[in-house]
Amino acid sequence: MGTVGKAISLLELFTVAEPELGLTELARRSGFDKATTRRLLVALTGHGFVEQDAGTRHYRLGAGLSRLARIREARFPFLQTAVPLVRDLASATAETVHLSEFGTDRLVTVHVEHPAWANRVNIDIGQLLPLHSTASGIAYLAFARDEAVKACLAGPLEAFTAHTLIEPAAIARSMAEARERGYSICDQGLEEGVISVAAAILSADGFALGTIAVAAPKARTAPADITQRGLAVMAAAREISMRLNGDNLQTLRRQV
Amino acid sequence: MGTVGKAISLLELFTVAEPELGLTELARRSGFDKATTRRLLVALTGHGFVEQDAGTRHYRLGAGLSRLARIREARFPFLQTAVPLVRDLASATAETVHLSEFGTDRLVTVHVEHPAWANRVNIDIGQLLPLHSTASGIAYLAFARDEAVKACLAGPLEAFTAHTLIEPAAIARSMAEARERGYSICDQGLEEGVISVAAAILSADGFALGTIAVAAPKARTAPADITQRGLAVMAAAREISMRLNGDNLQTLRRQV
DNA sequence: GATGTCGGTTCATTATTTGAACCCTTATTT
DNA sequence: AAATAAGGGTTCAAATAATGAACCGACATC
Repeated sequence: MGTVGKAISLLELFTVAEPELGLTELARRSGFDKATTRRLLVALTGHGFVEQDAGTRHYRLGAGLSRLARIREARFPFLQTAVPLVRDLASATAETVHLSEFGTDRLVTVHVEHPAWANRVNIDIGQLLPLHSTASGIAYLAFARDEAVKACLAGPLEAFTAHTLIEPAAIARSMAEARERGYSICDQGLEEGVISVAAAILSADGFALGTIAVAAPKARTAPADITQRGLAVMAAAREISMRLNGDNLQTLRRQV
Repeated sequence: MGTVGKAISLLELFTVAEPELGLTELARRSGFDKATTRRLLVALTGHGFVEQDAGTRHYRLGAGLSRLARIREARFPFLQTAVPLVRDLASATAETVHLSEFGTDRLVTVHVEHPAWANRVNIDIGQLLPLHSTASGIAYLAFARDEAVKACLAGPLEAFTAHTLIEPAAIARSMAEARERGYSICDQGLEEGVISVAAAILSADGFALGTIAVAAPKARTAPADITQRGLAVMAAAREISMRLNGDNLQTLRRQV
């Protein structure tokens, strides 16, 4: 791995659950030497990608990242556009609704609305979702470029639960159904007891750029609920796509 | 400069005005060799910090940045907290209101609300503000750590207009007035014809972490307007600080 | 069909990164 | 109160990765 990759993988050690980490901890988790880790942190700090707490000397992600993310947002107003619709969908369904954007090889959770239920599906901002074992992933693949689909199906497909589909053919079938239906369904593919529906958000070229999904405990989900949530998530995804692309969205229907 | 710094300075070439750049252009602006530029871009792309447009082959900032920025936001909910109050202030004053966060050695503009006027002060998200020649900068310095103040006054102080204060003593006086008054005033320090007021947003330790400011054309600004905007911006900053710190804000008054 | 531009690649040279060992400070333990 | 452990930070010869001039192919322009 190049130096740049190492620096970035340091940044990727920070999570919502652990937003501040010490030097030794970062070195341990990254597998880099302490001296290397520190040199990278100093470089990152110098550009505002990392900040150091004056008191604890621990490190955390810096304001420079917010700056760049905002510049990106100005070009791709994905969040601004989508968040209000995510909120609407959350109050309509009274379940967890999450919004994801594709990055590198997985979906990145960029916004979440949780319901008031104590028993709910909990998802963190920044959480990464595999493509083959989530409703969002299937919805994404259903409208992804061929290369992305191939890359996903060619890679090793982890079985997170007994229900996870790991045969390429089964996944392709799931994708085809999602395309036909307009939304994907994933029954406990990533975690036991969780059932989700999702729909793809399309960019102007007709390919998916992200997804919106409703995740709920299976215990309180009847078949009728799935249909209802599916139609709602599909409508929300369509509305977001429209707003992003100025209503001139090409509906894309590709063969498998 | 280390490789990491080079990679980051590539990212910093992207702006709201030019969110997509080609390889040759990036090489030219960064001053790096084309091969080097490309190697850095490939490394950045591999981690989602940069994306390449499939059609034009131009590069732009990637979703990985949004992910990390959101993780940071979860710890420091600066934007979420402040944006509603920025909006309120914008409609109350009918002038440009901008929110900044400190990063490295300058203030980073993280949110802006523009009024409907054709003649208005225009500020872009991501724009960097010098400390010594802006209302925001003075407001920040008035409540910054001594080291930050020293570092600022020690560095070279650029005179952007004939009105820019560049003597450390004059800047210190300006800071002291801002501390006393509760808000800073900057009369054409960065650009002719623009007058701004700003107030610092404080973190729990009593030091500034960012600022909120109102910027307006001097032509339609009477002395009474300055006072009115100043009081409004001060109230907004105080409210944001309170919300960020759970109402237990220590009011800090330091001597110069 | 000659010329310029742009994205991308190669490989010998060169400069940066690496990491074991070290120091310093701050708890915690004995 | 001394001993021990653990974390942050530093050093410098050895190892490794970055560099850039030259090059290729594709496309557009003249």
